[in-house]
Amino acid sequence: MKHITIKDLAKELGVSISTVSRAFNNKYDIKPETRDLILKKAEELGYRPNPIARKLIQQRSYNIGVVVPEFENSFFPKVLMGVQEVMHDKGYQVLVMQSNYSWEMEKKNVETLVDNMVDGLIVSLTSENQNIDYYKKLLTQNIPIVFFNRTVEDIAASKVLFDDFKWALFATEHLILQGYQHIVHLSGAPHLTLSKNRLKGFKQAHTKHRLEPGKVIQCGFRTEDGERVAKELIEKGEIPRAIFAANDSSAIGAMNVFKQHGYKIPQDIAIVGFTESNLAKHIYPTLTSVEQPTQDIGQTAATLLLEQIANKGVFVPQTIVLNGRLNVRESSMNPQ
Amino acid sequence: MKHITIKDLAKELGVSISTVSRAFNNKYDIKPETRDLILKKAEELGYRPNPIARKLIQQRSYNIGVVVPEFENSFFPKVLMGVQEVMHDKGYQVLVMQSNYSWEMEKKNVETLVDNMVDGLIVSLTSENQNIDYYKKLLTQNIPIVFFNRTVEDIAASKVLFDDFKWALFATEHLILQGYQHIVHLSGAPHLTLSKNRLKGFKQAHTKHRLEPGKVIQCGFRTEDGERVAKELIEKGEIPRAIFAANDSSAIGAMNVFKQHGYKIPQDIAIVGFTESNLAKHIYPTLTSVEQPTQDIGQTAATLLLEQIANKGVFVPQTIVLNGRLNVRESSMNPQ
DNA sequence: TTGTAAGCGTTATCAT
DNA sequence: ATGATAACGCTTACAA
Repeated sequence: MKHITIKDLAKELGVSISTVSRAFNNKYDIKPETRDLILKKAEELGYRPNPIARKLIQQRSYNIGVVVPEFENSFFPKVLMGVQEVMHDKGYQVLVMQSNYSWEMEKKNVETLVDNMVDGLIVSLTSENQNIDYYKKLLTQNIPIVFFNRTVEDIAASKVLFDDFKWALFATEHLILQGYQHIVHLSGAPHLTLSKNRLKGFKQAHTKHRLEPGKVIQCGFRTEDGERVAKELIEKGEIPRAIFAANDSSAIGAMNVFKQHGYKIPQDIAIVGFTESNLAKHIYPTLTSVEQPTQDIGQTAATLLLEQIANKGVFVPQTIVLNGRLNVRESSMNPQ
Repeated sequence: MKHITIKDLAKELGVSISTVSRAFNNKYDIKPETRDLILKKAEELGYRPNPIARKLIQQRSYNIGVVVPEFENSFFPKVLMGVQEVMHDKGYQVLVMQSNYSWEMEKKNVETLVDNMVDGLIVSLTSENQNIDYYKKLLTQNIPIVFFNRTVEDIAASKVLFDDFKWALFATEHLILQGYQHIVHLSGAPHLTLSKNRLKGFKQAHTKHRLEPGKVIQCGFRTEDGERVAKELIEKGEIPRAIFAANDSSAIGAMNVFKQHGYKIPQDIAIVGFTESNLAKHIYPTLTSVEQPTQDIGQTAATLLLEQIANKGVFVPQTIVLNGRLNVRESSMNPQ
């Protein structure tokens, strides 16, 4: 059973294929009655214009691509919801690809999407990504791209960011104000802006409160990373009084290991995470964490991308910084 | 900056486009030297064959589509990993769309994917889905489809399933053997096979142990559903001694509400969930739950789909049933 | 208002 | 071993 084409429909109705085409893109003059007739018959025969052929000639697809490092943390799925909400409203379909923290896969994903003529891309870089030149080349080819959250500084594209510096400062300050000293920061992937900014905020909180610089441990974003670091600390006997982790996953990883080794949270070790995960309010003890406006990030990125698509060629890269919230929970309450 | 095409490359080298085409699909006779020359020049100029044009003429894309209801629970992301693993190995790209529990969106997603000539589909139905006829039509059009987990009985397609009956039986039996009686089942969306089977398993456990039929409450799969049902039970004063929920989300929703109202888990109410979520081992108390072989489900579905694509047209629908595990944790330990 | 025909970037068929 | 040329299904000047 072959797909029914514009030709079949035209023949069936005794009109030309251009007339059928016009009926489906009613910007051209066409007699309303013929159009209705054509659309009705199309419905009847189950004809839908082949988007592949359409893309080939129009060089656009009304599809946009989203590339994320992973779906495991609830952060990306939620952003995605925001993107879809805006895009579906405007008649776009959203194709999603995950790069599983591999730069090669990220590149392949982007290539697939570009080759398939998506009208634009929304990208969050994988931690491993060091190859910005690739994206720069893409930009010179006038392919609309919006980056969010995981990006790098010196690229002239639109970005949707979170004020990581400010909220890391707040989070650290919260620990300091609770009376904790000797706070350790488990930092994220070092080449990402967000990691740097969270680290800066951590440091700034110490400066502001005239404390000695806090200890920083290169950690990573995954639960395993947090587990690894916690084990190392226990082996060395360097048990921190408080921890500010670059994200919830690593915070939870560390927390679990400490708990398994008999340390009480927050009595022995206070912990604060970052990027509210689904887990934060359900684990024991509940985890204090910075909450990002996930859905809003997605919506904003989508809106920015749509603008960029509309103004094809001429556009000024914008950086939009969104606000968050510190959710204080049990893991950082000083019981003293 | 226009995309570079096969023509540009052919002209540049003074050969015909057919020769270039052959160089990229080396099934035809072509002199090795010319092929190498062409590939080298292509690399140099950054030429990649346009997959859109290729799809148009070949009517296939080396893309496969995956449609899932959501990404919020960790179940689907994990299945996805399994799918990608197999597909990338075979040179396929995986396009993912989420239908956000809306049947309209699910249909639109499938249409987009089909129109874009994916070579096959892996689908998990949304709870709301009642429209099986649509998929039946798709199957008569010889579009390879594999369903997993959320499917319906009477459709002649390949399926990757979990023995929900058996594991629901085990889970309920576990509660019974712990000495609980008057167990309540929070059931899932009623038209899905998996809901029916979990319900059957629940009932069978009672029959087997010669107990009165347990109470069944129509609930749903979301945290909110569990919360709603728990509130209703509290209002009516009908506090169950034990709960077997159709999935972890609803179990956790119910558990949280009961906890907020001062009930102790498992002392007052024991709870068992289904479909191991990330949360199960991190919440307090830790949740007893049936674990599904998520990654394996994805791999199996992918393998089945590849077979079906290879044997285009002639194939026998297979149903593969995978095994799981009951992870017993605090929420169901009878302290007596 | 409608039809004719060129062309989007490939692959496939037929020559040469 | 390579080159012309006709498809694939559609949009869009240009003609009628």
